[in-house]
This record gives sequence, structure tokens and C-alpha cells, in this order.
Amino acid sequence: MKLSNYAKIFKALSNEQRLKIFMMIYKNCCAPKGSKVGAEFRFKDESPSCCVKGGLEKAFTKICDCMDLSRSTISHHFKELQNAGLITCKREGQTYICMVNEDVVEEIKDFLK
Amino acid sequence: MKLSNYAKIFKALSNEQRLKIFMMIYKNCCAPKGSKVGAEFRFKDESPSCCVKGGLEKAFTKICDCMDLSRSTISHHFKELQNAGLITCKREGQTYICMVNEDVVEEIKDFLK
DNA sequence: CTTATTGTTTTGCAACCATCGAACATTAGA
DNA sequence: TCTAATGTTCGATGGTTGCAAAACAATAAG
Repeated sequence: MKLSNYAKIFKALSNEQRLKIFMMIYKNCCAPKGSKVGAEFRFKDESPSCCVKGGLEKAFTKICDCMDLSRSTISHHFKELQNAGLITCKREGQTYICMVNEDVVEEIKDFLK
Repeated sequence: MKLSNYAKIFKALSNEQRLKIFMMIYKNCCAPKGSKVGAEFRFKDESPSCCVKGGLEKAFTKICDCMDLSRSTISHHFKELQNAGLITCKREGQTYICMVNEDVVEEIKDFLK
């Protein structure tokens, strides 16, 4: 991966709100089974994370519920995270399914070796 | 470490020039002995990395030599990296000694677990 | 003391970013 | 078909960033 690409990823994570959004998805999507998700990254409704086919359902709605930002702003943040290659989202009917690209996370860790 | 702190670190690494500066220091300072530093992070003079008491000497000058940025800009970038806690710098006479805070790098990797 | 080297600080500017509200698009259900 | 819910896109705005040039400060060397 090129240096500019790493910079892009770090930029996506450089905004606190966006970082929180990413971590919410990451922790609720990739955390090993049974692991407790850090309190600050838990969804408001306290429901167990809902992973179907590796994707997190209703990520957008759930995140809107626990953050004090407008929908449009959250939409932008999602777009940035996708743009940096950190997450992938798709719609299925009315629900929004979202997953973290774990290989990218691996690459970041490798980069810092 | 607080979320805002991680965001701050990622912000420091979100600019490509600054990321390059960081990696040059990191690779020439922390890379295990004998390991080849990636070509893009090698100093221009090809001299072996010069680690004294764990610090990299003349980091500023060496980096000025291989980057196409003004001194003032590079000075700013150093300041940002220090500000984020990624590196620590001190002067000794006319030389500038610089080291990476490896524990911070560790914390980033832990964060992405 | 004078000069060259090494870095810092200040200033100014253009580009970019984060945010919101409003208008819009799509889907589901009544 | 009408309405509610879920996201997206657009336009505006205040704040931040990246950069260079110039002035400055500190140190070393002649």
C-alpha cells in the first residue's frame, strides 16, 4: 500500500466523531465473540451486536441514536470511512448493512512494525 | 488513553509529508538492528542510522535534505508530531536529537484489537 | 566580534473540513 | 396512493490546515 493511502486512512480516523463511529462498528462487528465492547462504543439500545453474514445491520440508525450529530453529518462520516477503505456498506431493502474491512486494519498494524 | 487522544495521533499522521517524516524517524530509530529500512524512508546520504542513547541525531537536517519542503514547514511538522506525543526531541548543542515514543505506537496497535 | 548554520516563530493566504438545515430519493407499510 | 422512515446530496458558514517567506534566536567556527 502506498504512503498516501496510509495518510488517507489516518485522516479518516483523525476526527473524533468519525473515529467513534468507526470504533462502534469495529467493536460490534469484529470483536471476538463474548468479548465485552468498551462502554463508549456500545450502542444505546444495549442490544447484542447483530452480525448477519459478517455485516452489522442498521449501523446508521443505531449510530444516529447514540450520537449528537445530524443525519447528514453522520452520512458524510460514513462516506469518508468508506472512501478510505475502512468499511464497506450496502443496502438491503430498508436496512443498511455495514462491515469493517479487517484486512485494512491488519495493514495498519503491519505498517507500524 | 482517551478517544480524543487517539484522534489527535491519527491527525498527526494524516498528512502525507508528516507521515513520511515520522516514518523516517521511526524506521531509522526503532527498526530492529540489521533490518533494511524501506527505500522511501531512507535518508539521502545513505549513512547508517545514527542512534546515540536511543536518539536519532541530526534528524531535522537529514530530513530537510530529503524532502522538498521549507525548513519552517518541516519545523511545524516536527512540532505536530511532538504535540501528538509521537516523538520527543531535544537539542544538544547544535544537534537535534529525536526519538520515537514506542509505547505510543504500541498503544495504537492495541487500540485496533 | 563576525559570519554561517541550524532551527523557531510570525504572518498571511488559499484550500480544505465539520457541521447544519433543507430539499430530495427510496423503500415499507397503512 | 399517502405517509413515515431511512439515508443522500446541496449550499452555506465558521474553523482549521499546509505551506512559504521573512524575521528572529541560538550556537559554532573563523
